[in-house]
Amino acid sequence: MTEAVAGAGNERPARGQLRAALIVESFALLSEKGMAGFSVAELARRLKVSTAAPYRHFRNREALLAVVAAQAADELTRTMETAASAAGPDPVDRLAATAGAYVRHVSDRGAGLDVIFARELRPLRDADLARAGRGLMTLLLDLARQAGHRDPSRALLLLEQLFCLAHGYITLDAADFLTFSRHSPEDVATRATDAATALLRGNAT
Amino acid sequence: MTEAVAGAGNERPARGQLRAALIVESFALLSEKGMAGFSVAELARRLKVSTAAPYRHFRNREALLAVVAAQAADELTRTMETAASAAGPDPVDRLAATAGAYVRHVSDRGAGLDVIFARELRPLRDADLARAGRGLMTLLLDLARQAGHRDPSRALLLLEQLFCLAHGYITLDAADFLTFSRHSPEDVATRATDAATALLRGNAT
DNA sequence: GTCTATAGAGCGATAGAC
DNA sequence: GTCTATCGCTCTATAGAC
Repeated sequence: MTEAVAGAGNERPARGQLRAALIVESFALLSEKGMAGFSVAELARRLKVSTAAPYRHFRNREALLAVVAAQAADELTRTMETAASAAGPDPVDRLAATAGAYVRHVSDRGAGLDVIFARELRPLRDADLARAGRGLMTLLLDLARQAGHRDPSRALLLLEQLFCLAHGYITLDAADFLTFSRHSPEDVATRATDAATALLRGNAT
Repeated sequence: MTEAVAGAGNERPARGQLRAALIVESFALLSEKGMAGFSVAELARRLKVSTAAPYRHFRNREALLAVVAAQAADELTRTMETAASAAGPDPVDRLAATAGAYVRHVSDRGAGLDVIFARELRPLRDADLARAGRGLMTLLLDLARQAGHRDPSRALLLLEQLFCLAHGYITLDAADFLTFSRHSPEDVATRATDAATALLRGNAT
């Protein structure tokens, strides 16, 4: 259904659909080039519109990225909720599954914590992005609490460990560091989940 | 002694010293802007030479970065050797200290595994960079072996976990994600070391 | 709402003077 | 070995036509 907006082969979007198409295609571009390599001009080229067209819908590059980041946070929250539910009743399994789901989701969609909490989007003080970011953190803190970390600052430290681990897998995979033993994106997610499980086990004792 | 080459306040380097000064200053620039934000023009500006001058010493941007990356790998190897020695006889402590030293070193120097094994430097097939990268991996595999992981492919997986964790701390710290509880760079290194210890503990059982 | 055209900036890299 | 000057490219963003 996203194809109805953006087109599988990047057909030019129907009139009035450019705003939505820009957001859809932004994820693909982020996934390929990362945040630093993201450009509005490239985005316009892919959608076969002029470089001026995007600026009818977003004040500037940052405003577009803020909308994308907010949507990324919402998506991520839903994906992790689902993964936690599917992982069964053990709260440690649920947390580990969340970390694995993070890796899978970000390697797929290209926008993770680095985009959602990006330094360069902070000055915007975008209300929707702030809301989405808080929603994500709330879910994570809740999962950590259920895993027995009732002290919030302890829970935060555990989450920090867990998501530094998961994010490291994404970053070093993108940098081709994991090429040694890498077979598929799914493979990386599996290894990240295993690592998360070990990390949680080590914190329990 | 590096100041003798680059100058504390970025004085223009003495004639014949530009090549060395370019390498020194590259670390500072990488540390501030990261690999994507690194530019030869900016480097020249900081050293108060023309934008053409660096190209007398390096064929292009990538050739310069390859030399920097090779030196970064050598430095990192030495730093980690030292940290492992200082950590005492327990091989698990030694590995954890290595991860912490990685975080400390990279947050200081700006060039970690992402630079050393960067995708964009791979096509160069630079012999010195390859040597330095192998040296780094050899040290790490050796430390993993001493920690009881005699199967090389098992050892590789453990190292992968450990350095994805450490690198995640660097990346998310750079993205300002750790701002919540962050006090100093040293603080981040300490937390990374704690996380590494937990991860190793979880792998032991 | 989209286009063409353009201003203005930064970068990589080269030519030729000194 | 360093300079000035310049080319060609990409990017962000705006003005004005349609």
